[in-house]
Amino acid sequence: MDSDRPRRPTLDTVASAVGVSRATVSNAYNRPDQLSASLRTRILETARSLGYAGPDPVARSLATRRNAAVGLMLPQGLSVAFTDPSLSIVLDGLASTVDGHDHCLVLMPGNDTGGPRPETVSRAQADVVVAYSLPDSAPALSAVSARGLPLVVIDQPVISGTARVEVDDSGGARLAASHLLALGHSRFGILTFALHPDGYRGPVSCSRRASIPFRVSRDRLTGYLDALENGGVAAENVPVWEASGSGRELGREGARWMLTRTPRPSALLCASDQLAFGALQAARDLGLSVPGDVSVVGFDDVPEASVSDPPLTTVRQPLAEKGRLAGQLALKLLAGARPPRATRLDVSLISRASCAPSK
Amino acid sequence: MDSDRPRRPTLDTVASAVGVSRATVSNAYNRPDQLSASLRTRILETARSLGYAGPDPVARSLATRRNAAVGLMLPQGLSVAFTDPSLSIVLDGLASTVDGHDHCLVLMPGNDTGGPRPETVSRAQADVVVAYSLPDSAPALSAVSARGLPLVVIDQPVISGTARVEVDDSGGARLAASHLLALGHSRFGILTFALHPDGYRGPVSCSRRASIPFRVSRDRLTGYLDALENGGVAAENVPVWEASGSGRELGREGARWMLTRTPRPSALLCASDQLAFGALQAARDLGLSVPGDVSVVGFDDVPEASVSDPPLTTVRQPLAEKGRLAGQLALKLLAGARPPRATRLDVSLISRASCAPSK
DNA sequence: TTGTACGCGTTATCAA
DNA sequence: TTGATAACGCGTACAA
Repeated sequence: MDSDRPRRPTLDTVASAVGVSRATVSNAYNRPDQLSASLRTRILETARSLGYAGPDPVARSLATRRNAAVGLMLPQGLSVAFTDPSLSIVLDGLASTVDGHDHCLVLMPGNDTGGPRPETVSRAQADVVVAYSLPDSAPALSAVSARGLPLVVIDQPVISGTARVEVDDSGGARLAASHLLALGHSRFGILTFALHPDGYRGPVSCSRRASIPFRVSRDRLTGYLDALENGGVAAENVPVWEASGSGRELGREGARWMLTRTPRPSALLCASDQLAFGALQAARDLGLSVPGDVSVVGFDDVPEASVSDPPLTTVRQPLAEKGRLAGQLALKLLAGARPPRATRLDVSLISRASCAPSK
Repeated sequence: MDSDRPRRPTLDTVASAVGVSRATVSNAYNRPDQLSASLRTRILETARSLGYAGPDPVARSLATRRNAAVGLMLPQGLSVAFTDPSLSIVLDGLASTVDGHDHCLVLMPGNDTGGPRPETVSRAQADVVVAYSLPDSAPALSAVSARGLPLVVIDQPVISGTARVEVDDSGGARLAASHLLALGHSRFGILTFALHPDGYRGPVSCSRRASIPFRVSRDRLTGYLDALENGGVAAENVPVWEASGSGRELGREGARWMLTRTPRPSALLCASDQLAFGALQAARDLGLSVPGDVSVVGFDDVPEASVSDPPLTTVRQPLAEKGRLAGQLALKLLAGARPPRATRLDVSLISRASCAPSK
């Protein structure tokens, strides 16, 4: 018999040490009013002396079916959450809403398929899950619904039975493109972040434009091209560069390609401010002036957009609000509410110094 | 009997539907090699048709004693993680190390006591916990060790049995103060973030300086004052403003107070770059020139420090490295290693344009 | 206060 | 090989 190895103490250990039942020890921790103060003290002291740290969280979750945690599914690795400025703002909004409810936030890393692996989802301990901009029909999404967890999606198409927060991305893109058209531009370039979750960076072929799984990329690209078509610019003549993410360096790389083409575009439509900042850098690298030689429009309106050189004309979307709303929805679902109708947030064009009339 | 309510299917449900034992169904999910392919297929199909989403994560964790999650204890609400630039960089480093190991990151919110509540900790489902700059002897820390979870501390004093990453904060502070002394300054002001986790903002009394629970604040403040004393400046004559956090607005507020005193300090020592940026703003507000009228030194060297107006002289600490190291330690502890010796990271002074010789 | 059924799997060990 | 048996993990909650 090796029953003398030092096993972790459990409720039972404490119960038999004190000479009461397991239920009473449980009550000592969870319902102080169910037993006398003196017994409770005796129990807690015995527990301490035995090195018992209180009810095991996992066992407790198993019994209560609650985890006191909000899950968040990311489209990429964990670090995007802390790296991408616009995502951080959304998450700040989400976090400040969830804060004060004593819930943890469980970040679920995505991988190169554009979201967490289904296995990651099935292991994650959360009571409600928020999905941020995953590709349509990501396996992670079905994994959540298979588990029957309430789901809030941000920047995704309608998924039945889930709450949803969305922004008018195609409207925003049209705003940006129309602005440039109104300034007389006719040679455009489009810089977008990932259309497909395969890590590709480079010029976008027609076939690649066909079925784009990321709703945001799809809507922005479509919005740009629609507006340009309406303005008399044939979509097939507009070069599109796909960056694998939304980083500044990626934008710089794409813009360099764009700005060294012949003919050189006089206006760059960028799907995010980060890409646009990279484009500003690329222009500097090439000795081009913005907006003298090329106009640049971003998307998001992160704080830096107002202080960049030059300040960036961009499409403002209410990032913090988006996160707050998602947080509120998550809390509602947590409380058992049915998913309400989707809220659509508005966007607007913020005109700054990075655009000028075409010469 | 109300046994006809639709309970969620479990392993047993599937097992009896297929006519095998629970163990076999479990094997179908976890050890495909333990049963024939055909039986496995049959099991998985039955499971699907019953709406069974696979083994319950909580029950599985209970049985395996593993959660596939890394916990992170924050000194404040969840949103600091996405809001504070220097913290975000640390977390990026941490996250990129943990990424690829299929672990979730569980963010545990702190409250106004300077860390997560012990209850939050005892409920959190994680296999290892990282603590970021909590006050000494925070209840959350004992809660972790009570649970017997491996712990990595960042920016904290020695805690026996835990792995640790630290930076030479007092050395960095001395560097900053010596630099200003060397420039001939003699009237100083110190701007620090929270010394105590009570939300106080304002001038710091002597008693408040006595026992400071935040190691980082304590070491930086001590470092500043030590160096000043060595330079012949009496510590008791140096005004200290405590901001409740590290935000820019908080720095602006403190610097305004500092710069409207008589005599006005000619040099401001700021415990973070964010506070320093606020100080730059306060100087602008008051029509003072930096470094003409007042010199400002920060701490951290976040990216913005090199592009602020004026570029900020600051103490560089390896933020990303700090996070990466913490991540590596967490992974090691996860693998069962003993906590290695603490690693101490070096700091250096980055001299930019925000300091000038005293007139 | 307590007895006890229940929550849901995992993983030896054993038998065919 | 293939699959089954049964002990174990640790609490919660309700009826008595």
